[in-house]
Amino acid sequence: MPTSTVENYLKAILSLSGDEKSTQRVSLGEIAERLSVTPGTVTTMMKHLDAKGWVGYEARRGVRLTAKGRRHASQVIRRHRLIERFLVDVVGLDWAAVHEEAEELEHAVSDRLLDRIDEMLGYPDRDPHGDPIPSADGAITAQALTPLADCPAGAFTVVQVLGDEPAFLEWLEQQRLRPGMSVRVQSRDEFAQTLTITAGDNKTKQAIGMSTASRLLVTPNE
Amino acid sequence: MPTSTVENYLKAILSLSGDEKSTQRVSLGEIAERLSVTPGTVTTMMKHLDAKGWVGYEARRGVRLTAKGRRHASQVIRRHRLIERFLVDVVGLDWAAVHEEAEELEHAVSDRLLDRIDEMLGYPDRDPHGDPIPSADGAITAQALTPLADCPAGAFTVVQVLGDEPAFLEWLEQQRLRPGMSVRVQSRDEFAQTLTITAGDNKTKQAIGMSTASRLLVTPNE
DNA sequence: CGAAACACTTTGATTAGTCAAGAAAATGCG
DNA sequence: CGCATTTTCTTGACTAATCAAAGTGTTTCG
Repeated sequence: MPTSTVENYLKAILSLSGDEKSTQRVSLGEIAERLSVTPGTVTTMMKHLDAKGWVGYEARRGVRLTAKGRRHASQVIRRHRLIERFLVDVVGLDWAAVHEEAEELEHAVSDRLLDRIDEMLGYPDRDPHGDPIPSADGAITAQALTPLADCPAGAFTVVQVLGDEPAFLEWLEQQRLRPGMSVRVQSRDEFAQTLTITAGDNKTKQAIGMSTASRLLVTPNE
Repeated sequence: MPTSTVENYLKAILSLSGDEKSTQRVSLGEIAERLSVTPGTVTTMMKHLDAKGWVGYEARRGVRLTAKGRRHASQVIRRHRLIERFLVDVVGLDWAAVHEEAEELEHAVSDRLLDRIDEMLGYPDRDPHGDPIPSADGAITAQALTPLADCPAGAFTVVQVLGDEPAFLEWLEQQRLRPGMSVRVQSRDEFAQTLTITAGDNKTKQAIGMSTASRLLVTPNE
């Protein structure tokens, strides 16, 4: 049984190696940055994870998850996302505040409880931010989405939001850009690097910057 | 912020010092026994808790909780019991299995989430085993209950059950002796040390031993 | 090429929690 | 009362996780 510290390292490595597919090497510096620990701490931990068979580590060349490590990391992410979904749908907490809570709970919930939660929720496939929930065996099946920033004029539905800073999420909520809401691209201005949109049932147009628009992943309506 | 290990020590000390009232001294041996650690470990920890102001420790004379320690221990018990109530009432887990789960979760749930849970449940004052839930300020208000073993013939309602071994709880469930169910004492046999009762809506009489009957706390009906 | 900059590793130390085993009180039995 | 048993305490050692600071290998670029 890995400790919750180890689980956090695995999770960080998975998300830094491009989430799904690739057995991409991850540099220790990135891990240190992500977890706010010193590089030396990461070196020590990577040797340990290597010895335990969670990752493959080559000095000064980074780490990559082993199959075992990847599987376990996916489980942790599954827990995290199901818990977020539960806290929003069942408990009624604010979706912007739920990330931190799940960060703790993901290490404390038993498999029995997790299965029950999954069942109560009707086996959802995305969390409240639209991130896909890995299946029990660790596989992630997610349809391809387009950043709003790359979309032509037309009607779309927000599926996923990148980032979990509460303030940003609150703002999205206010703008009616939560996952599940629809958004219409009125026009694009390549020079100003903005999009003009109407969101949800709003009539009033608003401009959003390309960098923000690239954090909203959508599918075309119909 | 105490660690979860410290919280477990505080909880153990509170429950060993006679739960409410008394500033009774607790011997380190009892604590070691309760937590399945060696006496030496407890000694070390008690010095630490004393230094932090959670308990008063006198060598070879045991410890007693300070006001601060007692308050904090009550909070932890509050968490534990509210979580149990939540897991049974909202999530639908089996009341016999819920203790262990809560044992982990009590250290991971934020105050915000706990308040929300309390609200969802309608501010309950007992957990699924009938143990009183301390209020947010740590006070425990519980009416006096009588062990079934001390009751004359008549009708009663089970309020609280002493013990948390799943097998015992399953058995109670089966016998319809869960908290909230009513039970009728038909007769007592002092020599055999048994009671003859009918439980819940059952018609058939059954005998239970005094020692078991003393683990069922009841109030008279009406 | 070689020196500086950067990224990573090593070393030595710290804190929290724990155990095993031996020492010292306290208790209890004859 | 006095020795044996039990209980409690002390000591030394270990694991997990971490940091600071010094050291080493790589890359880059003037």
